[in-house]
Amino acid sequence: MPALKTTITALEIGKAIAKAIHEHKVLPGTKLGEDELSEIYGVSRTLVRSALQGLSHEQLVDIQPNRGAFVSKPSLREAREIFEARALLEPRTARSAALRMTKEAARRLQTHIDDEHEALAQNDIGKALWLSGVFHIEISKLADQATIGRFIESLIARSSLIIALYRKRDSALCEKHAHHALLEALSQKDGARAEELMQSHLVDLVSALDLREKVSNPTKLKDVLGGWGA
Amino acid sequence: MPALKTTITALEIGKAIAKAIHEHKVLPGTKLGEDELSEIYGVSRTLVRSALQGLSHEQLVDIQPNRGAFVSKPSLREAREIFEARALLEPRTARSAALRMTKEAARRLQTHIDDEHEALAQNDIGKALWLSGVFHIEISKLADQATIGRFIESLIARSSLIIALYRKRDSALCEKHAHHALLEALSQKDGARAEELMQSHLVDLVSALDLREKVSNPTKLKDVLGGWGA
DNA sequence: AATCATAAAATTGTATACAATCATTGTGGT
DNA sequence: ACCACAATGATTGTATACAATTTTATGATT
Repeated sequence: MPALKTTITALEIGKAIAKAIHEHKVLPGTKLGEDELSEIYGVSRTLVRSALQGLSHEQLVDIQPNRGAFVSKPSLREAREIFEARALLEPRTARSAALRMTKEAARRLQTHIDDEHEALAQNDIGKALWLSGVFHIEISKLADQATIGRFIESLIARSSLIIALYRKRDSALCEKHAHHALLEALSQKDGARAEELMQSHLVDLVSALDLREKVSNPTKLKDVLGGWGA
Repeated sequence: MPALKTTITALEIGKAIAKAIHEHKVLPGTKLGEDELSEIYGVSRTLVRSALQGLSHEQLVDIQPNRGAFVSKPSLREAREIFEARALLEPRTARSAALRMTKEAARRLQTHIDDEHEALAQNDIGKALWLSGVFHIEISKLADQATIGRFIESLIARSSLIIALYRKRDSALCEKHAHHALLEALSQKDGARAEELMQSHLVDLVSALDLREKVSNPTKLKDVLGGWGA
């Protein structure tokens, strides 16, 4: 049998938290208290702090001095920047991926799509969202460009924060067909088409978001909550 | 008078180390001992470790479990990837920068160029290399795309490692004119030309490197060093 | 002399202790 | 009722202590 793991590393803690964020189990703005986390993972605050600092570096959490770590809340401009960056990197990466496609990779991606559909069928939005991200990351891994792949990975993680904050209500997360079509193009090693599909897929993703400037920021809570008893 | 700083943060320690790496004051492979650094900066190992972990995240240092932190030695493939990534990101970023160019920015960039030339005149290669990197980073900052800017910043930092490892002997670091021409295109808000110039500038940079595969890896040192006394 | 085993020293990994800072609540004054 | 301010509690920041691991040194054996 596999050796029983007895220790947990800071990196693993970070991954666990990152996944929870990605799945919308913890929402932007949530405080990630050190004591709380060290309790959960059964380690001292030392490792927790290390993990949080790592996540902070990826801008998934925002560490405010003497105040603590909070799940990041990307601003509108950050949101736009992130999807612009994805638009710059991912289509080209999909093209490269197509050229290096293998039967085995196709099977792996198909599995991801199936899992994603199943998660959606079970209404497990969080899991579907995470799997959707993993699908994109797998493609970037295929492109055999670890450096850009890491960038993309970080952008996708932050994208889940953006979706949590700015998704238009009643907008589909992801058209069912998009990933399927992408996989098809990849399998046929049709780089140009994969690039195109990825580009339009990203456009679709953005169109499911509301990235317009907020009309006003109600400084007074009263304005919003006034007349509660009328 | 300016308040005297009495404390130093992990981030500042990291920046200081990063600059030393960028300037080739410490070369790839150098061990960065925790005690040594905590001595230097007058802090406990806690902060030093935090700084090193940050640098590790940027892949400037390589933390080997139970062995310590070493200045990274990017492999040939990493080296190629990094410059491919730069070729993908920087030209477009230069184009955006051109559109947002201001007189004030032009002056700042000119100062950088002057400083760089002065450093070269004084044969301070390290400083020139650092300034050259800062020049690229400044341009990316102008593009008003913080996300991509951070990527570029990280790529440039790693580029200095690559230059340390793979520079062809007697190759110029940077043609004197390249940055000047770039600045001119930017000042004229000529985005297309800036993009072109940046692209060819990066090609020139790569051509000053020897990124060919090493012919063989002599597993036995004896094979190479045998017969020394014959 | 070279090799291996063992012991000592040095270094990293983790937990804990203490200091500094922030948030909250409570108190008194206006 | 409202604001200022002080005390308290909770949380983060840093340093130190101890455990685990690696590296170096030592010495016996072939």
